[in-house]
Amino acid sequence: MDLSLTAYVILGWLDERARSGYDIKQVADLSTRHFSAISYGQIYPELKRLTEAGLVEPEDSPTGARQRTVYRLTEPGRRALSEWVSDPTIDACELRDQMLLRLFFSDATGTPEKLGLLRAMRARHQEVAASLGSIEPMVSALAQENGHPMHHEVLNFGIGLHSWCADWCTQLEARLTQGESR
Amino acid sequence: MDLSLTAYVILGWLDERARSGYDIKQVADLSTRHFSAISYGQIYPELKRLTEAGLVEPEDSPTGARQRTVYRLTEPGRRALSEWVSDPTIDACELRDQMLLRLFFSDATGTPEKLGLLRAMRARHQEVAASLGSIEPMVSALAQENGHPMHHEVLNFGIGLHSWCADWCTQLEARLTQGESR
DNA sequence: GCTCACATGTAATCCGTTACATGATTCT
DNA sequence: AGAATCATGTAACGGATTACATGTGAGC
Repeated sequence: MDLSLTAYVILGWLDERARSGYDIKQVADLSTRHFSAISYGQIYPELKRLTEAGLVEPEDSPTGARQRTVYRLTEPGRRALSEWVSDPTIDACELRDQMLLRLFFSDATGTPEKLGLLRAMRARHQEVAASLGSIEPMVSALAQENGHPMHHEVLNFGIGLHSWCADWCTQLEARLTQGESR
Repeated sequence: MDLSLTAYVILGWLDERARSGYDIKQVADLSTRHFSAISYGQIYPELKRLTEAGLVEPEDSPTGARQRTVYRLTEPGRRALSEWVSDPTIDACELRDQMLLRLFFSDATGTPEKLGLLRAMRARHQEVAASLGSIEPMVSALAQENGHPMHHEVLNFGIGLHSWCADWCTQLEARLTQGESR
C-alpha cells in the first residue's frame, strides 16, 4: 500500500482530531499554506480512497439538516502516519517562487525593474510573516493543549524563514540603490 | 500569446548565451535546482513551441558528427522575457519540502524520531549550502563577465537560506535534547 | 431577500516527472 | 572494449489546480 503525499497530509491532520474535508482545507489554508497547499479536488477523492483502504473511518456529523461527514484515524491509519514520519529518506526541497525566478533572470531588464521586483518580494515576505505571526498565539495555545508542539515549532520556522527572506530583500535593495546613485 | 513558466525559464537561460536543450538542463541542475527543477520532457517540446512562436531561433552546432542544436533569443523573445520579469504580479511562494511536512506531523511519533528527522534535515540543508558555496566563485566570476550579476545574488540567497534552515534545525535539536533529559 | 460561509463533490485540463528509445563521442 | 557523457526526443502516467455544479444555514 503506497500512499500519495496528499494522503499522508490528510492522515496528519486527522491525527489531531476528527475533521471533515472542508475542515482540512480550512486549517491547511490557515497554517501550512506557505509550504503545503491542498485543494478540494484532492481532498474528497483521497478521503474516499483512505476509507476504502481502512486507514480512516467516516462518521456522520450533520449541522442541522446540513450534511457533514467527519473522518477519524483508524489504528492502521495511525500506524501508516507514524511510519511515514519515521521514514529516514532524505528528499530534496524546492522553494517554488516565481518572483525569485524573475529576479534571477532580471538582468534582462534595468535597475528600476529589479528594485520594483525586490520591493514587491519584500512586502510579500513581510505579509506572510505577519499573517503567520497573527495566528501564533492561538497555535501556541492549541499545541500545548492537544500535544502537538511541532505545529507550533514549524509555524515559528515559517515566520523566521519569511522574515529572513524579507531582510535579504532589504539588503539587496540597499546595495542596488547605492549602485544606482554611484 | 501566454507562455508557461517553463517557457520563460528557458528564455531566461537563453538570454545569457545560445544553448542546446542539454545545456539548459545541465546549467539549471547545477545552479537553480534548489528553487526551479526542469526535465528534458519539458525542455525539448517547449523549445519546439518557442521556435514556432518565433521567440527563439535554432542553429545547428554539431560536435563532429554528433548532432547538436543551439537556440538563441530573437528580439520578440527578448521582449517577452523582459515583460515577464517586469510583470508586477505578486505570486505566492511555497517551500516544497516533504521532510518539513513530516516534521510538522511528527507528534504522531516520539522524540527520538523527531531528532532523527531534524538531524537529517540539518545535514541536507548544510549539504545544499555547501554545494551552492562550491560553485559560488565560478558564478561570481561569470556574473561579472557577462553582465548577469543577479545570478550571483540569487545564488547567495540560496546559500543564506539553506544556512538559516540548518541553524534553525540545530536550535530545535538542542531544545528537544534538553527536554528529553529533563 | 440576499449574501456569505458551510459543505461536498466531479470533470477537464495542465503541468511535470519517469521511463523508454536511440545514437555518437570521449575517456579509461 | 566498455563505461560515462553528450545529445535528442516521445509516451505514459500521476499529481494538482480550476472550473463547475449543487445545496444548506446564519446573519443582515
